[in-house]
Amino acid sequence: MHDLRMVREHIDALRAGMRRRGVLDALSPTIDRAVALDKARRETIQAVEERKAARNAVSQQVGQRKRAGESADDLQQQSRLLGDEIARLDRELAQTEGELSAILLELPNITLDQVPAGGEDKNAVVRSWGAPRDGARVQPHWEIGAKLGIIDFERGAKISGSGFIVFREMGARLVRALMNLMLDVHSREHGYQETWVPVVVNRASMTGTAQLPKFEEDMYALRDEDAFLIPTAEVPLTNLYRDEIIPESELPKSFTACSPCFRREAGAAGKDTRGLLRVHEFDKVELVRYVTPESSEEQLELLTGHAEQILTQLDLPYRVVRLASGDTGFASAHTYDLETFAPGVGKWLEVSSCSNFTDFQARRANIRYKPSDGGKPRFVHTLNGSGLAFPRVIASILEHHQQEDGSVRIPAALSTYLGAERLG
RNA sequence: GGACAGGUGGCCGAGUGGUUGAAGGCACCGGUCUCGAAAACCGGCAUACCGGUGAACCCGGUAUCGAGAGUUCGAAUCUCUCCCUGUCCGCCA
Repeated sequence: MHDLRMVREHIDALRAGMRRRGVLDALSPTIDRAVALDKARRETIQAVEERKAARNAVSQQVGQRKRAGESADDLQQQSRLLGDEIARLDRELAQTEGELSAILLELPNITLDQVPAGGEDKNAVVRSWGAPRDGARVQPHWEIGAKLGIIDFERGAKISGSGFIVFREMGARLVRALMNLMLDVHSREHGYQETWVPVVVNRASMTGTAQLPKFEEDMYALRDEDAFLIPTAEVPLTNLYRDEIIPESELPKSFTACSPCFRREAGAAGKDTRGLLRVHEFDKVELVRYVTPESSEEQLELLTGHAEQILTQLDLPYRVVRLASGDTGFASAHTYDLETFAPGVGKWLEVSSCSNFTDFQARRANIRYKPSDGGKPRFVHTLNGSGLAFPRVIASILEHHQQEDGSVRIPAALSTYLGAERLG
């Protein structure tokens, strides 16, 4: 969410930001409307506060008269009339503010200068590690997974629906091993506080991290309560400090959690649906950091490095992609995607998305810090990234580490946790 | 799920219709005192929004005592709904 001052004083910067995302044409009337609403809001506030001041003064006189044992009927009548006007203006104000805040909640964050302008084709690989292998003789992960008896797509679909996966035997153990490896690395080596969070969250939390109101159709909602299944542990971890003020001495604050993630993928029907590439429920280890505004960009580099570390340990080739403005998520100001190569399907798979949200989420969720110099509380910057998402990592392991005989080599860092050096 | 009891400023805690934005205490900041510290004493100490020339300081106003709605000339104080916390009972992995 943007500061209302952005609308009032830096409207050109706001427009420029929307233009760089390629959404200005669609949002221009909305922005104009916001400017008008802001003006109307201030006028109404002045009108209503003027009357409230008058009523307060009259009421005080009523009190004085009554204590003196005098009648105050005339004053009471005057106050009643003011009250009617106040009620009318208050309703008007509530409507204006409601519409204005709805607009503010639907405007995406402005990307930072280092983010290339343009669409997906302007995404830029900033570095890479390892070499993608030739996939000519590599079976796709859904074939090898079925042969090894570790992934059961059919029964997942039967018990839940398409896009829900049952892992069996060593597949199930693999999930558990990945969870333990990632949580151990991030908590012990990278200093994140290990956390276990609810996967059901309320509307305020979903709004705080900006899944709502714009993306409600992508969320699984509960039927009997105004609550949702999380699409990522980012939601509970970032809302941990919603409506709180953190002492600067505690920053940066960092958290990691493993959780299931639920995504309806409403707009992605038929895209990458094969195998493990796009599923409705998956597990993921998430990283979240609360940092000072001055440090958020260097903190993004740090966090991205932490996620990369897992790919290195899994011995999977990867590349780091800086997303162009048009491809950057709604709430993010700067995003690196981590992609690992899956030779069986011949594609780079996004296994992590590391973002600097600047103060966009902090403003929505009202997360501030108290500066050590005694200054007024300021909004923190929030960051998060996957470290990593399991299904695509599993796909990549099954394909990239696949041997000629159809067995799969398990990299050393993982075999300790899995208790096996190969599958099959 | 049922029955009680509660939710007041950073914390504790007064306050049941009218100078209460809110007593008192703690914490914190500044000062006096001291070689220094502690103690004592003096003073200060909420936030947001609107306006006063779109900075700072300052001034005026409005709002905020879990949230929302209502009664009233006037609500922290009365009524209703909801949320949360505690205790006991029931149920349950």
